Amino acid sequence: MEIQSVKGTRDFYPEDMAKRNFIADLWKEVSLRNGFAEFDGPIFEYLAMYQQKSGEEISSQLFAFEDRGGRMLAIRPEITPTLARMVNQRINTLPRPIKWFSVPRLCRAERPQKGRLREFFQWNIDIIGVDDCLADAEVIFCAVDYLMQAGLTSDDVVVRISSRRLIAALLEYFGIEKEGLEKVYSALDKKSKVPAEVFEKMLAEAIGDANKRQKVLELMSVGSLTQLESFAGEDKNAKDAIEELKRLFNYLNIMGITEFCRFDISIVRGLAYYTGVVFEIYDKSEQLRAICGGGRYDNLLADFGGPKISATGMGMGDCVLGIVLEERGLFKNISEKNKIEYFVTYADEALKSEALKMVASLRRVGKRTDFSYKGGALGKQLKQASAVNAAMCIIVGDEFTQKKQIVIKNMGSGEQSSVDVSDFLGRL
RNA sequence: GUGGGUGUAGCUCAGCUGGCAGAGCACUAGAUUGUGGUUCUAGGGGUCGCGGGUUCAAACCCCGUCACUCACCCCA
Repeated sequence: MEIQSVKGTRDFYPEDMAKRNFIADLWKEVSLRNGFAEFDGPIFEYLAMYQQKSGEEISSQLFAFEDRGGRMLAIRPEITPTLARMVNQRINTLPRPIKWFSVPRLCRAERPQKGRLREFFQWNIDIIGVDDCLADAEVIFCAVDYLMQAGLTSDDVVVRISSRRLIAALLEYFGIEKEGLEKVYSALDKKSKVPAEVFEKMLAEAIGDANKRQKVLELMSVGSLTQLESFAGEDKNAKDAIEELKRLFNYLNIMGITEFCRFDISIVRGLAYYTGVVFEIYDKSEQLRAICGGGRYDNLLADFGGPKISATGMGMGDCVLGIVLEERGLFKNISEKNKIEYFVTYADEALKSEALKMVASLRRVGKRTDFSYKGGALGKQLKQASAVNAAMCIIVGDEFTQKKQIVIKNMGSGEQSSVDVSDFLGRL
């Protein structure tokens, strides 16, 4: 039986690898220019680290295994716990704010579908130790900075922003019981994904009282921050949360990315550990799941046994992003980047050694250089040069024997000229 | 966990009412021993996912099974 690749994994042939690198190289470049430092951790950790935070549901989606020493381990499904562990270990010596990024390879044993695989890469950036929502603004800016750099515009993507703190305060203000909150959250999360009737039905199951339900329905139709204030009344928690969002949007405006950003009260982001501002970035076609998601999680370090220090961050996977970039035709110039600069050919077998010397010289000064093993007719060698998409060809032939010259041929334009070998090597 | 779709050459897919296994692209070689991409010619490459059944005869019909894929659930 032929061995095939495992479900939900990908093989990266050179042309696929070029796309993957296009995505990941840009992640790194944008992280660095936004002031983030790279870190990484092990690809597997103790299983318990992922279980303590999440429970059965999530551990069933882990690739877990036992090592020879009987330790229960798991391949990392996310890097945030590792980040928390690493930061906690050095919390007293790290200068703040801590701005770190990583591009980990992650595995989750979920059922694969469009934009979701079992093995993928995810860009993570986190800012630890800043309470101000300026940090949240910077995380959003960084994500948008990347998408713009990749060639996407506000016509292509939208950042939907809300606040867990705001929702929690308003629901409490409306008098909705704490026990029912989870159900309300998951109904809100569905709002933009299901028909209005279905949404209202879900809400009815979550909230018994018709008056309260009506208030929530009205709340969900709010499209701007200013409309919100009438709902908050004199409730201090709600007013504070609105104030924070206003400041966030002000920062986003100052940073010049307002056109990408929209307040959207239906964004609640799973139910995990978010405590404040939350956001998701979507492709405007609305056909795909989120490109990116993030928000504030102020209990993160404490949850992993550290001090209570605030944190905010986001994650962007390569699957949905790759689909978007492909659809928009934004994988540009990727075949140019690593292509052969010089392909050295020889017109006569007797000149093979001279050609090889030339190859070695070019490689030693850092030029991407190749040649034909088989040699043979010059035409064959040039054909091979075309096949590997070489930019220039060097022909070692009679000119070399007679005048110590080589022919340099531009494979794009077809133009060629003879130069002295010593001049050519001297210019490199 | 639930439901749909698809499995035929390396890739994308045709294949009629059951009758010799096909095309395009890609690959290799030649036309072409000092000039590539285009073109032309030739060639290699198949357990028709797998197992069983019906039939003189199955890629095709029936039963089972596996894989992949899309959607739901979930989504750190």
